[in-house]
Amino acid sequence: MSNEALEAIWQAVRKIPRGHVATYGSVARLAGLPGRARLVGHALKVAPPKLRLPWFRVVGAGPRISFPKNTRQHAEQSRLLRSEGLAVRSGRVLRRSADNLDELLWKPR
DNA sequence: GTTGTGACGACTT
DNA sequence: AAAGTCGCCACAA
Repeated sequence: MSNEALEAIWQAVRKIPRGHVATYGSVARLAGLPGRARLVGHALKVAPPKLRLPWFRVVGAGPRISFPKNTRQHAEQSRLLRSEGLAVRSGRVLRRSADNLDELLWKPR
């Protein structure tokens, strides 16, 4: 895997606004790597902590938290998302109404 | 080279 | 709703 791909992904994650979330797939597309959602997961896993990436704003399609329930990371991600005002219930990031999804899910252009 | 395992996702049972 | 299946691919063994 090229280092550019990893950095493109880290850069994309850095752009997710507070109070919003993006899916692995959308981050991959934004990084110019369509269809490579799994690589995004890998990129976050190996990201230097020094970068301080808002990793918790990246969720699975759903939008759901990708960590298994009852894991430390799942709880941690829920906590961080809630700290930014998002509602999380049983691993799902809630939206208030149909049109609220656009506010919730960050849309790159 | 092959296999199994993922911080995935779209689709089909 | 929940569980499979398959496509995607990086990585370790």
